[in-house]
Amino acid sequence: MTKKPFYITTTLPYVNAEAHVGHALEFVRADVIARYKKLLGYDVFFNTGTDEHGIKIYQKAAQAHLDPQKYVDGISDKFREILPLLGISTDIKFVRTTDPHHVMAAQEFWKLANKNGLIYKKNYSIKYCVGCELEKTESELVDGRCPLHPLQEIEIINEENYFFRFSLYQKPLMDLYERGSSSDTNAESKNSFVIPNTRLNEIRAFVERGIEDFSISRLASKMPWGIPVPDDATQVMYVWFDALVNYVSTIGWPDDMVSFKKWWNETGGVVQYCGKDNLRQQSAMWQSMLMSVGLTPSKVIVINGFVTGEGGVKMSKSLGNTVDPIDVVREYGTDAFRYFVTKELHPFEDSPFTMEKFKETYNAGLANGIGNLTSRIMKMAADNLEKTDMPAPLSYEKLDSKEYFDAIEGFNLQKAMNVVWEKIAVLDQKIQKEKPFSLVKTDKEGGKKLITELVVSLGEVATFLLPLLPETAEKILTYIRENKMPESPLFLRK
RNA sequence: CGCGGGGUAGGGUAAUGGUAACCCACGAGGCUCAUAACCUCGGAUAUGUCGGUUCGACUCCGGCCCCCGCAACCA
Repeated sequence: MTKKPFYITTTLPYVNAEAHVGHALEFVRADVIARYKKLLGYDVFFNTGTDEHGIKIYQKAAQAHLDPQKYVDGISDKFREILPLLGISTDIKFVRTTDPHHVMAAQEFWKLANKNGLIYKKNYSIKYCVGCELEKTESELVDGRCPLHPLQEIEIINEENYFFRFSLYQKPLMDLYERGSSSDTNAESKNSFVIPNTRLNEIRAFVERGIEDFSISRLASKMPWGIPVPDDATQVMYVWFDALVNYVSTIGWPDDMVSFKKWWNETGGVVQYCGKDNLRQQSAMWQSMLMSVGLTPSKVIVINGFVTGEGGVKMSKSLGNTVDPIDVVREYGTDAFRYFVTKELHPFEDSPFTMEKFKETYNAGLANGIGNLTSRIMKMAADNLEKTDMPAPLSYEKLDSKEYFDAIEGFNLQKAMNVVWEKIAVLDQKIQKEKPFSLVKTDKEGGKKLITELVVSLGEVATFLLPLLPETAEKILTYIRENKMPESPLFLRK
């Protein structure tokens, strides 16, 4: 029997800076879904990588007196190294937009869109501030002037760029948002095209208002760090056009169509995680690009909120309220980070991440919650049961909780975590009420039966946690299998 | 009148017309299997504000105040 395929990807982080907690959050959440699908028997393609072209990187490399390729090699490696620290599945695919195969794919994508008449060249007037020596967008200007150099006139520079006929896609995009997900009829695709719904409304309103063609190239003489435009050495691709193509290049498009069809068509499309700042690019621009080369749209776009500092203020180095995910993992462990990201941060909205809050919930949920529960149950088991009495673990798909499965299918990992912690609370109550530790003294058999029930329930909790806190889940299942109490606490109180 | 989201105990959230709930923090008891853990009970001056609809409004409608995004070629 062949397994059903499933394809999920994170957004490729742009490597103009090192990994921050927002990236880590997205890796973890996508990983939970990837593991979940694997546990249900799917054949999973899980993609991430790094987005490495564009002006910002070109400038950053110049500042560091590095060749751009050297510079991106360094940062890309750092992103790759953070993945195991976060407990990300080791079979994840890591694509780089400087990979030769990706470069080729982006160029083929361009050629095809061009052949289909969706690309044209036109004069593009750039607003340029001589003071800053930079292009400015309309929204950056105040009263038509650069706020940093209000005495200088903004210059208008004309430059020939290639444009993509985004404007042709208003109707098709509206249809896509209306009918929800792509053509497949799986139960899971009852989700709307963009999750959560408020983001779907937002993008729908944006497209409905009217959309304009956007430029997809830059003059190579000004900014050479990009993929060359086919048959025009004077231009390189605008970084968005190149980067978005990774979602198809990573699964083999255009040269390995067997692989591509499996992961793109048989799956009903890709599940894409991204931050709310990517809503427009992923749920509108990218979808129109796909249509332009005759490919079916993505399956669903899941939008994360931002991680903020205390009180919802933006994290920034100057405010000193940033959190380095690597530091957190070093101090508290991988699953502690995964716990916080999935259970304490809001699944779709902005959410504050402070170390105070982290420690508080670590102690409450992990040390006092699952950690303590494991110790108390396994102590009773180790003292009163034989290894041969230990119950066999439940298989994941046999777990019984519609609420839990519905929550994960809807990408609401917080809700799924709450279901599990509810079960933990019930077990603590049960121990208190039925006192198996006293019962074994008066009624050995009755006590053993009760303890066995508790072990079964603990095993169930661990199984529920397999996609969410894989390391912890495996540890607990091992203790059960070997009928041992943890030699040291699962989560030490901090 | 640019568009959108939001304002609920100290903090974080839930509740789409019917007793305002949950987690953390806080207080008092209890238990002894467990990591000063766990269980029970409890207290909170909690629905931004003013008005409307309704038997009944966090929920629906309108005004006002405040916060946060977006306003396309920065990713």
